[in-house]
Amino acid sequence: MKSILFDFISKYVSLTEDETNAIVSLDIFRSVKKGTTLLEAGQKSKDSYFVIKGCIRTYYVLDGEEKTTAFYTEMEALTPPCVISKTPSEYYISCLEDTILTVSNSDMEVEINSKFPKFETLCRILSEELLAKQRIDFDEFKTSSPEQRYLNLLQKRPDLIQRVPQHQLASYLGIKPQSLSRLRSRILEKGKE
Amino acid sequence: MKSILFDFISKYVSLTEDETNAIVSLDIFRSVKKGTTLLEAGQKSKDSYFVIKGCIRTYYVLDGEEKTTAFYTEMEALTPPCVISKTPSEYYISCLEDTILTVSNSDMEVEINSKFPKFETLCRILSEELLAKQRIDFDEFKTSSPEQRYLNLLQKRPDLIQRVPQHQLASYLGIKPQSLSRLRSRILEKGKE
DNA sequence: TTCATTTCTTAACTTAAGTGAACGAATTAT
DNA sequence: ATAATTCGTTCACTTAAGTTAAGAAATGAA
Repeated sequence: MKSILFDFISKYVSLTEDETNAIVSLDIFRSVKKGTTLLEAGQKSKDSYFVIKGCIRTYYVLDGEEKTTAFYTEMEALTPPCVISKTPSEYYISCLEDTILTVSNSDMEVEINSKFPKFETLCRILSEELLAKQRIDFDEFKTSSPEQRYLNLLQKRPDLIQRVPQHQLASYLGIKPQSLSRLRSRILEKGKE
Repeated sequence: MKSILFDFISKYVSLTEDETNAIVSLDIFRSVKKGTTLLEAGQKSKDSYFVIKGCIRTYYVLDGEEKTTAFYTEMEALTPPCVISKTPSEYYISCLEDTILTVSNSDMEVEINSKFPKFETLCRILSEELLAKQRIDFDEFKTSSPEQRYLNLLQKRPDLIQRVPQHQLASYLGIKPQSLSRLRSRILEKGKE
């Protein structure tokens, strides 16, 4: 199980035994039940997450309505904006499934970064890469219609459509659940002809 | 003029004289005319930009249509995704105004990062911060209507509405120029009542 | 197992964005 | 200075998303 984390890291930098042990000794692995809330809106937090197995989602509550903006699954990392800005969180994080993840806090990171420069390099590369990926996702979102976004998701993350409830998928696509339902039957109709 | 860059950097890390000189000696300052294309779709590039004065925009050409996805103005940094992924660029970058900026390439960065660990720290902090900011922008975009997005922009970046052509603003907001025009007059009508 | 709640779909209606076209205004090129 | 584009607005029409409501299906709790 821990090997998933180290396989992931090894794609970016190669760690010495000392460095690997330093990370293991931090004792960051957690197992959380479906439905668990990891972060509440209004709370302050210093915790970052890396999903080993399972799925977590981030959502806002606006006008009493849940707006899901992201899902994180196997091998995906999340540092909530509130950790960076040091202000109370604007959103919630909760577990969609029973999930195994790592939880690391920013104090820990400062310490290990100063001890092991290679770890700082890892963090830099990771956030640069995530920034570029997210930029492309944002651009695709802006330049396409809800229907195109859905078809795109079907291509790129078919697993999400299986494991995530429709109404959460809908707000992830920037529309209402009814619209997603309609859009799906529209696509089906087209496929028949 | 160079002080703008160092004022910016000093918000994140404090540089020694040696470190400052190392950056100055890279000779990264450029002055570019309005209309200049900095990067073409299909091209490979290793260049990152930091805007000192002026404005640059990124845009795609899809079905023969320009889709503007971002503007970078004073004190904003841009590393195109193609620099990270090492693949040909999906988009164009061009200057909306006469612009002064820095151009640094990734080979340079690798070198200076290994010489001055503090510089790597700067890069890490910057990309973590940008990642968080962009996440919030993306979330706001997803959870709001075109009209809300426009009003939001009016609050947060009123300068853009002045300096950027309407049709470029429109695709930045994810809509057509005609819709932006209509939406604006709708808002004006509401304001009268 | 049953009851309650949540989720998904469908439908009718409203609202707003997309489309194609026209026209004046502004900008750019010659 | 003049001609040629490009840009912004308006309009009529089309298409799709938002809204409200109702009912069926699935899920979870007692």
